Order: sequence, then C-alpha cells, then structure tokens
Amino acid sequence: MSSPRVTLKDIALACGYSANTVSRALRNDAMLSEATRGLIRETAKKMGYIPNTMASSLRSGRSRMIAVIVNDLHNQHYCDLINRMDAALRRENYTLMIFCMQLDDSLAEKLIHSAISLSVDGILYFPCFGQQHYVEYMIDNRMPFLLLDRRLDNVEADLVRNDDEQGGYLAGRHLAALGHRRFLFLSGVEKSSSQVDRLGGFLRALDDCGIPRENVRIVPGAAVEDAVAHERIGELVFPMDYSAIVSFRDEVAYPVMQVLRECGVSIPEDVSIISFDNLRGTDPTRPFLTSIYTDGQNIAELGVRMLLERIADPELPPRNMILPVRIFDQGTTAPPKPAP
Amino acid sequence: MSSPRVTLKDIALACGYSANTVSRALRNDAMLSEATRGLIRETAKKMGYIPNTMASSLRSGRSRMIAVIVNDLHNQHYCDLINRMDAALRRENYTLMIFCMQLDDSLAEKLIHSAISLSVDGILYFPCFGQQHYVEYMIDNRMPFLLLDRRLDNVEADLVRNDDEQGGYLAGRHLAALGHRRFLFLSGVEKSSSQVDRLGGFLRALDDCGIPRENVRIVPGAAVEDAVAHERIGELVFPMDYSAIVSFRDEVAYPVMQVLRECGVSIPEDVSIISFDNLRGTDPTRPFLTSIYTDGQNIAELGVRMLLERIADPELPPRNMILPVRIFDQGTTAPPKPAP
DNA sequence: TATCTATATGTTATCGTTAATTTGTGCAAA
DNA sequence: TTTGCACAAATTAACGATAACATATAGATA
Repeated sequence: MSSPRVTLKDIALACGYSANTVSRALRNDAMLSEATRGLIRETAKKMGYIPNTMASSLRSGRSRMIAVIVNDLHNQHYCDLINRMDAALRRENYTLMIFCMQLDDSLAEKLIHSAISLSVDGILYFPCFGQQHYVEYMIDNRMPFLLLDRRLDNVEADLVRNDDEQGGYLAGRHLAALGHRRFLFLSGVEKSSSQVDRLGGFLRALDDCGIPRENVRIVPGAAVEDAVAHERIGELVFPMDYSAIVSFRDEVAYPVMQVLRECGVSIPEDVSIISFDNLRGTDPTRPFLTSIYTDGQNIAELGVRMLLERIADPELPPRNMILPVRIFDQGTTAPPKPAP
Repeated sequence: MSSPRVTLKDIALACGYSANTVSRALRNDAMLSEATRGLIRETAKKMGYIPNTMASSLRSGRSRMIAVIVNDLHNQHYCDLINRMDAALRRENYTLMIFCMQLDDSLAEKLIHSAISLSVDGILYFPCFGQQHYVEYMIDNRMPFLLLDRRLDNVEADLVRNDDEQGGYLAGRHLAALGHRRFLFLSGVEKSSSQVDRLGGFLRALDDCGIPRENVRIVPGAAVEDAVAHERIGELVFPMDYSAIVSFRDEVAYPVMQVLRECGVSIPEDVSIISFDNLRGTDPTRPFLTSIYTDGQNIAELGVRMLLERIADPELPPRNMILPVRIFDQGTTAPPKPAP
C-alpha cells in the first residue's frame, strides 16, 4: 500500500509515451502535438503528479528557488519587504525560502551554506552587522545575490537601498526648520550602514543650519531595541535636555513615546519625535508617527528584478540602486515649547 | 575560470580515493580508517566543498529539511514560534524553511505542493481558516505533518495546541471574580478553532458565574485586525456598554487600548482588558497587558519532537497534545467602577 | 521514385550522491 | 598451507528529471 510518489515514468507508462515526452509535455516544450500534450497533462493531473524539484534541478542546474536571509523576523520592516518580494517572485514562478538568523550573526554563514547546498538560484541578503566575509563566501561559490537595505564597505555588488543619508538630512532639516536646537538621537546597530548614513545625514543638516553637533545626544539603540530593555527607557530619555527625538526606526519610537506619555510628556506639544520606516499599517500610536517614508513595494520589486537579471547574466556589472525617501508628516512634530 | 561547484568526485580525485569513500568519510559512515577519514575531511574543507542537497536527498530519500507553513509573518505570535522551532530543529541538524501564505488562504495548496516537490521530510502546519482538504493533500502524498495551534474538525492528525477553552474560561473567571458583569469580546477569524474555543471557554465561565450571555457583545475581529481598520475602532468600542474587554490576541488589544486612552478612558480604572498570547517581549503598552500565558517554548519543542517522531515512524497513532495555559496578570484588569 | 525536410517521438547519458554489491588485503585459526 | 573472516576500499547501479542525440513518419520537392 505504501505507494511512493508518482514519477514521470509512471505517467509515461500510463499513457504509452516515453518519460522524456511526458517531461516535455509538462514543461510546454516545443515539438509536441497538441493532442499528446493535452492527454499527458490530463493524465498527470489525474494521477496527482508532483514534480520532483530535487531531480529536476540536479539535472537542469536551475531550481527556481530564491533564498532570503534576514536577521530578525520580529522586525516588521523586514516582514513587509519579505512578503512583497515573495509575491513578486511568485509572479515569476519562483519560490522564496526564508532563512532567519534570529539575531545570531554567526548563523549567517550556515544559512548561506544551506542555501548553496540547496542549489537556490539566488540569494536576497540583508546584511546586519557590516561583515563582509559572508559576501565573499557567496562570490566564491558563484552564487548570484543581491544586498538589501545596507551597503557594505569595499564590496562591489548589486545593492538596493533607501537613501538613508538623505533621510537623515530630511529629518534634521524638518526639525531645525520647526525651531528645534537640541536633540536626542536613538541609534541602531552601530556599524550598520543605514544607521551610519541616517546619523550622518542628520548631522549634515545640523551643520547646514548652524547647529553645533554637541547639541545632539546619541543613545545606542541596542538598549532600546532589546525588548527586556524597555524597562530602562526611562534612564535614556531623561533628563530631557532636548526638544526633539530622532528614532532610528519606528519600533524603537513606539515604546519611547509610551514611556514619555506616562511621565506626562505630551507629543508633539512637549517633545517632537520623528522616525524611520513609516510602518503605517501597524502603527499602534496616535497621532501616527511622523516618519521617513521608504517605499517597500519599490524596493521589493526592484530588488527581485535586479536579482533575476543577475541570475540571467552573471557578467553584468554590479549595480547600486538608491531609492529616494520622503518625509511623511503625520503629527508627532511641532515647534518646540518656548522656554519658560 | 567558471569553475562549477566542488563535488565528491573532485575530492576523490584530489586525494586518490573513490567518490563513495569520500561520501562515507564525510557522513562518518563505518568501515573507514581514521587516517583516511581525516585526510578526506581535511581535503574537503580545504577545497570548500558544499554538499549538494538535491543529489543527496534524491538518492537517499531524506532531505533533513522541514517546511513550516504559516498564514502571516506580521503576527508576532507566529514569528516567535517559528524562531523557536527553527532553533529546535537546528539542534537536530534539520533546516527549517518558512513558507508564508500572506493571508491568502488559496496559497496553502501551492505551498504544500512546493514543500512536497522539494521533498521536505515533514511539514509544520498552522491551519488558519478551518479547511481540511489541505490536510488530506498531505495525507494523500504521505507527507508527515503536524498541526499547530488549531484543531480541525474530523481530522485525526498529530496536533499541538494550547488549551484555548481553558484560557477563555480563565479570562472569564478572572473578570467575573473582579465583579465585571458586562463585556466586549473582540473575536478573531470566525471559524478558527482557537477563536471558537476561547469564546466557548469564556462563555462557560460566565454560565458558571450566573452571568447571562446577552451581557457579552461580540465584535468580529477582522474589523480590528486589518490595519486600515484601525480607523474604525472607535465605532466598535463605543458605546461603552461594558466594563471589561476580552481581546482575541494581544496585537488586537494594543490599538484598542490606544484609542480608548485617547478618548480619556483609563485602563484599568475605567475599563479592564485581558487578552491572549502574552507577547511580553514586544508589548509597547504600559502597564503591560494582562494576558493568557501560552508557553511558546513548550509548543515549539514539543511540536518539533512530535514531528520528528512521526517522520521516524509513520505508523504511530495520531497524538493530540493540549498544553495548559495560565493567566498572567500584569495590571490592565481591576474591579469595575461603581455605578455613578 | 528518390530525396529532403519538418515534425513528433524514443533512446541514452548525465546531474551528484548514496546504497548495494564486489573486490582486495592481512591476519588468525585449522 | 589452506581456510575463514574482519576490515578497507572500489565498483556499480540507482534516485527522477532533462539535455543531447537518434529515429521514425508524413508530406513536399526534385
């Protein structure tokens, strides 16, 4: 009774053709009469045939699978991008496989290893901590890949990311224009390029506006991003030697706003706050957070397209796409309170 | 220059053994001298060998890959479970592949198809909308699988879930004991067993306490879970003909609390709220939400173990594991306000 | 009629690995 | 010396699909 899976051979036997013909019928290969193709496809369906990806990709060298390697599934920004890329790839008849390193950076190499071992056709990679040897690992193994969200120093590779520097700049100009002069900057992972660029752009804006850099207090984000650390938020945001907060990402801003409000601080009346990501869909706060807008749909579709092009032509020169950002003012920024 | 990947044959050639011997050395198969094994393993490492899963699993019939099929990556409860299962599987030297159906139920069949096509050894399946034919699809294809979180009517299969009925009951008893008599119940997907059971348990508690069922206003959750629908929360929570809210899951409770507070409703002074999931790590609210505690670590580890046992012995009778739940009182419930 | 060509199919070899089987070697027991 | 056996390795044959090549047939052309 333990019938193993239906194979091409079974179908061939059932309808009197050779396995090869069946294979071609199912792949819509040329040189087949309409009648034969129809009969074979119908038989295959009737028999519940499920093609064996292993065998197919072993022989053909292509698997129509793409791996995405991401740091943390809890981060809504990633989830969102992954969902969109999944949809875009499905449209091209690819299957996306998600590999998550669960904040454990040392897993990256294992995951890339897994992906190569699985013969995926390409890898979508979100670098996290600025290391490069993982990238070299993919290059050494001739695995087509695309970097997302963050650049890596000294790495020449396909890359799609937002213009984080410009984003930081916009945030700075916006707050400065409102009259703010002293800031709290909640930063992200120190070496990540998005972090560096956002901060860099922000400081450039301050320079442009003649505001000294000493007026910015920079707080390491890990202290806030770590869930347990929510308890310590109070220690970070007080004393309030600032009138505006710049948060590295929305999910950092949420609990901070919550803590401030508990302490009787009104937003934006007492303190302005601006952030990055613009996770509008899941924003649990009111008024909605003023945030730097990054077009997820754009990144996802462009990224998928670039990776597929890279797969089609490995000799293509590396391309670096930087997407423009916009500020999305939803009401958590206002002019600072006049000094009492 | 375009050297394809290193294969067993290449290693065999390099160190003067047959491909089979190399294979056995790398798999730690018996009947090999220590010296040979050592030499081969070292050579393989030096040459940067990455085994070809496709070939290996085609031949051996086992892939050491497990697929998890989940509805929505944005749901933190799932992300959390997936991360834990991933870790548990990695310990057993399995690779977990995440397939997400992005709230589009019709994708389930395609994803199962993909997983079978990939020859995964087993599937971890989170049923969403109560359909059964997907399960039959796996059974028909002799694919070992495990149902998570929700039962399906008339399906005899391995299942791990929380005692949702008991959870609902605990919530009801807790609120009733505090003195609440009128309730708003924010429900989830209508046909999902967790939804049905939680509501069922809650109503049973009311019965036990002699509170008539008419005192519960049930609001369909879709109206809240949908992000865009946040705008409409106001219409659902008013008029306040209740003193306590039961929310189907934490992420539904968050925006509701936010809206209530904006309207000047204090929690728990004016309204108590209790929920399910207990997503303590990412809870953006203060005080932390009182929630029904479900042990993610338990579910994940037990689930992985059960699936692996099922893979090892397909003839095992189906097992149904129901894990106990506890109430985690963190401060969003209190006695109701005395009538004015 | 003989030859050519386009079309529709079958045959065979192969992808990289592993299972099954076979071969070879050295040493102990008869 | 012969036999037997344990061990170490090589050889061969799959797994299921597909690419490359070979074959067969029908109709068109000379």
